[in-house]
Amino acid sequence: MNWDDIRIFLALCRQGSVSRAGSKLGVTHTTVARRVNAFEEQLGTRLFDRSRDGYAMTQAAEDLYERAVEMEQTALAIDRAVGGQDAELRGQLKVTAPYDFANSVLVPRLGGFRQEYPCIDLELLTTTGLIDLAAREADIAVRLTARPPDYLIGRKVLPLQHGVYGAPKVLRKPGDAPEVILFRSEQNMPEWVEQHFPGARVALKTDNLSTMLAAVAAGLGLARMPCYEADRHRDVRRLDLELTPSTWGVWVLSHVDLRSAARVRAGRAFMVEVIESQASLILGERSRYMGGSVAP
Amino acid sequence: MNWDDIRIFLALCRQGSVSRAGSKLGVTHTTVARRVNAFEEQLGTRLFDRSRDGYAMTQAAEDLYERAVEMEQTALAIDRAVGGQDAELRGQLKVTAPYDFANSVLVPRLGGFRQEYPCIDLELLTTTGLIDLAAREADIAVRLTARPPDYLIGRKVLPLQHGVYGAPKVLRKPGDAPEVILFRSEQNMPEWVEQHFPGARVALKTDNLSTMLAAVAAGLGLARMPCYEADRHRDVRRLDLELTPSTWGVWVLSHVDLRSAARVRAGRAFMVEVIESQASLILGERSRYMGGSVAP
DNA sequence: GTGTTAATGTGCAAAAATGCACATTAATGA
DNA sequence: TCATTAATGTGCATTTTTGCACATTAACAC
Repeated sequence: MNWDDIRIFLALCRQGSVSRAGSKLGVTHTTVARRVNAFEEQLGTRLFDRSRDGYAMTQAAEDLYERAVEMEQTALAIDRAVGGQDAELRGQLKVTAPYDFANSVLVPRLGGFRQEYPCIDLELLTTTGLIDLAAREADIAVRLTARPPDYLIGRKVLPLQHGVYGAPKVLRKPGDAPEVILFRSEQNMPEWVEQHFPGARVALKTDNLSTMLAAVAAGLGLARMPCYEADRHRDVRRLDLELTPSTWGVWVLSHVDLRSAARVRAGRAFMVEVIESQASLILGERSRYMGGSVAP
Repeated sequence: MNWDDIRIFLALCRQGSVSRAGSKLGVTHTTVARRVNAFEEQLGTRLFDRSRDGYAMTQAAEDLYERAVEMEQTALAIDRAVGGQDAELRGQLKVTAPYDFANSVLVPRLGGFRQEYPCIDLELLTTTGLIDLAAREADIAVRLTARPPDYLIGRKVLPLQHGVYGAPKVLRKPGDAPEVILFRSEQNMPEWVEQHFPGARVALKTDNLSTMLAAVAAGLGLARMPCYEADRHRDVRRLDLELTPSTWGVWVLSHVDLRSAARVRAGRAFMVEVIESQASLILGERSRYMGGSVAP
C-alpha cells in the first residue's frame, strides 16, 4: 500500500470535495480524484459517496479516519525530529515577489507549502513593474534581476528567458511592419527593435507585464517579455528571433540576518522547488511559434 | 512530505542495502536509491552513509526509525480495518505456476506481495513442462492453457502470445534451411514448421522451455515459444512470421471452495496485477527482430 | 429566467517516476 | 590469481502520474 494515499484520503475527509482537497494539498482536483479512486480499488472498499456536493465519507472511511490522523501525527513528528526544527517551523513568513511572477509561478503551488508547513502563516507581498524594488520588510524575496543588492543573500535558481511575442493576426500580415509595445522605463528604442524591426513605431507604453501581455494578445503589436508570463497565454505566439540573451535570472533571496532561521530555510527551499519545477515555462520551452510548432 | 517515502526509508533501514530493500519492496534498487536521495534532500538531512557494503543509518535515521515503525503499525491497522480482514490475511498461501512463467514473470515481483501481506506465508510450487498439470493442493494456480479444468475457478488475464525465435547467426545464413527445436510432446511436425519451413529437420526435442531457449540461443535451430520467455533473452531474435494464433492464455485460478477466503482473494488480485503489469512482455511487444527494430 | 460559481468527470499532453541494461568496484571463494 | 557475486551508480527508455483544458451539472444569487 502506498502510504501517501492515506495523506490524500485524510485531506479529502477534511475538505469534503476533491477541489478543496486539491487546493489544500497543492495538486489538481483530478489528481485527488484519481488517487482516491485507486486507493479504494486497492483496498477493495468504497470510502466516499460521490455527488455534486462533494465526497461524503462512508462508514469504512469513518473507521479509517482516526488511524489516518495518527499517521499524520507521526509524520509531523518525523518532520519535527529532523534537525530539531520543532519550535522554529511556526510563525509568520513574508515573501515578496514580482506581481506577475508570483501569480504565474508561485501562487498556484502555495497550497503545497501550507500543507507541508501548517504552522507557518504565509504572507505574500507582491511588487508591480518589471524593475523590482528592494525587499520591503520581507523574509524572502523572489527577484527577477541581473544582480541582487548586496544586503540580500541567495542564489540564482534559473536564468530568465525572454522572447518577442505577437498575436497570430499580427504575425500573419505579410510585409506589414508591426508596432511595438514597450515598458515605461524604456526611454530609448531597445536593441531587439533596432535589430529586428528598424523604424517600428511604439503602439503603447505600459508599466506592467499583464497589461503588456493583454495588449500583445489584442494585436496592438509585438513585445519582448519573459517567457514565464507570455507562454501562459495560449493565443500569443513567439517569434523565432535571435535576441541578446537576458542577463537576468530568477533569484531566491533573504536578508543575511535571517537565512538560518528554519522557517526561512524551509520557505526558500520550497520557493526554489516551485521555481525549478516550472523550468520549462521559465526557460521558454513551452513557447508556441507560428505554424503550430514548438521549439526543439 | 510524501508519506510513502517513510515506507521506503523503513525498508532500507531494515535491509541495509538498496538492492535488498528493493527486493523486499518489489521495486528496483535504483528506485529505492532515488526515493531515499529525494527524501533526504527534502528533509535537508542525510539519513544514510553510503558504501559498497550498503547503506548505514546515520544518527538522524536512528532518531526517525521508531516513528517510522509507528507509521507502519498504523498503516497495517488501516489494512486490517478494511472489511474486517484482520484474521484472514495470515497463514499459508500456496501458489502453483509453470516453472518458466513463475521465474520470468512472477518471482521478480513477489517481494511486493510479502511487503503488502507480511503475515501471509507464501509458498510457490512450480511445475515443469509446457503442458501443465492439474493444481496440486494449491490455493492458487497460474496456468497457461486454452481451457482450465472445470474444478478450478478464475479468469483468463491475458492471451498468451507465441513467436518463432532463432539466434542471429542462424537467421543471417541466407538460403540455409534451419533446423527446428520441438517439445517432447510434439509427435508430429507442428503447423508452423510445415507452413514456414517445409522439410526442416528436428535438431532437438526437449521437455522444458529453459532448455529450448538455451538451445535456440546456442544456434541449434528455431523454436516456437511464448514471448514472455524468449523475449527476456537479449540474444535471440523473433521471426516476423504469420502464425496460427495460440488459443492459450494466462489464467489465474483457484479451487471453487477457496475463492472467497481473504488471503486467496488477495493472492489472486496480486497475481493478476503482476501479470497485467507485464503485458508488454507476455504479449510479445518487446520482441527483437532482425535489423534491430521492434514491432510497432 | 439567467448568469455565476463551484463542483465532478474525461481525454490528451506533459512531467515525473520507475525499470532496464550496463559499468564499476569490492569482497569472497576456489 | 582469477572468477563469481553482490553491491552502488548512471543514462536512456518506458511507464505511470499529474496537469491542463474542457464539458457538464447543480445550486445560488440577482
